Amino acid sequence: MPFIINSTEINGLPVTTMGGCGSFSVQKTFDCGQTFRFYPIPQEKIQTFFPNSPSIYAVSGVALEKYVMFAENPLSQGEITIINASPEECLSLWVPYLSLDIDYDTIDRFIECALPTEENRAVMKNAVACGKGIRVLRQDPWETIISFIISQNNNIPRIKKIISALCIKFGKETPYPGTYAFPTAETLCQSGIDGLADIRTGFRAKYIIDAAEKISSGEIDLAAVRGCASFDDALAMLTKIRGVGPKVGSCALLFGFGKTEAFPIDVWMKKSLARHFPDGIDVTRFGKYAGIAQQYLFYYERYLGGEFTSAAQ
DNA sequence: TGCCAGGGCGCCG
DNA sequence: CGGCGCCATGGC
Repeated sequence: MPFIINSTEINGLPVTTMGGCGSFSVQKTFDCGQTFRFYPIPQEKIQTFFPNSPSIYAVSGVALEKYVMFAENPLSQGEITIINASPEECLSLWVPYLSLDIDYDTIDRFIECALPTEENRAVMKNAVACGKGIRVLRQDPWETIISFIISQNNNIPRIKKIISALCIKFGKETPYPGTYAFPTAETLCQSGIDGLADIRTGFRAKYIIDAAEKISSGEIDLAAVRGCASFDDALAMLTKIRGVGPKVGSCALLFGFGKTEAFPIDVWMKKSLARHFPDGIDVTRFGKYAGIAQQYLFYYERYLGGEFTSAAQ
């Protein structure tokens, strides 16, 4: 379990460093397509916080209605620095958000030996090694539903651009000026489909409004979805929303509802499964960790496909 | 220019 | 049920 190493103040912001984060990787966790609201911080800006540490990688963004930066130094494994967070907020908010309260080493070993053949296990061992440090975030359920509706038949840079525009236009400004929380269902409901026109969501606009209506009216109860013991029943509740099918629903359940048994299959995963498991794969063998195995395979496929050779957006 | 992007819907056999 | 064209938009 993570523990506080120290806390201070830099550039007028609270800065807290935590140890005991295991293999956690900021870079991989925020570049594996599960959240669209974080961006790498330019090196010049990082230098204003850490003038004597040239190798630090950091991202910034808004989650839980707070603007925050996560920084890691590759030379200090298991240690991260969170900017604009007190020690109390780190332990009560960001440790759960980052899933740092979960023992991933044990999960990884399980994933590596869950499949029936030696060839299958070799694939998973490589995928786990490649994606080591990824954590499945515990994001806001409503935000993941809208985010993955927007993601359909779309690419990651444009998804990020659309969600950013959505938050700037409709989200409440956080205490950190110029940054915005994800808009509420009620706000989007009120804006109507016309209000979304300049966000350029295209054919997805009607899906967003339908989700906002069904959720703000209580027709779909997100707490009930979360509390639902059956994964299939939870998915059935979400797919009542227009534009939410098996893939979008699975992503929301995995990234926003803590349903780690979800195994979303998109175009990357289809390529991955065809490449590594031509004879098929029984994902139920991963049990409640199927979603984490999926994240490793997804990241591995993008790695093999050369997605990471150019600088991240 | 045409193709593709963390898909889903409607329609068709 | 499985396959297929379509849906908006922008980057390459």
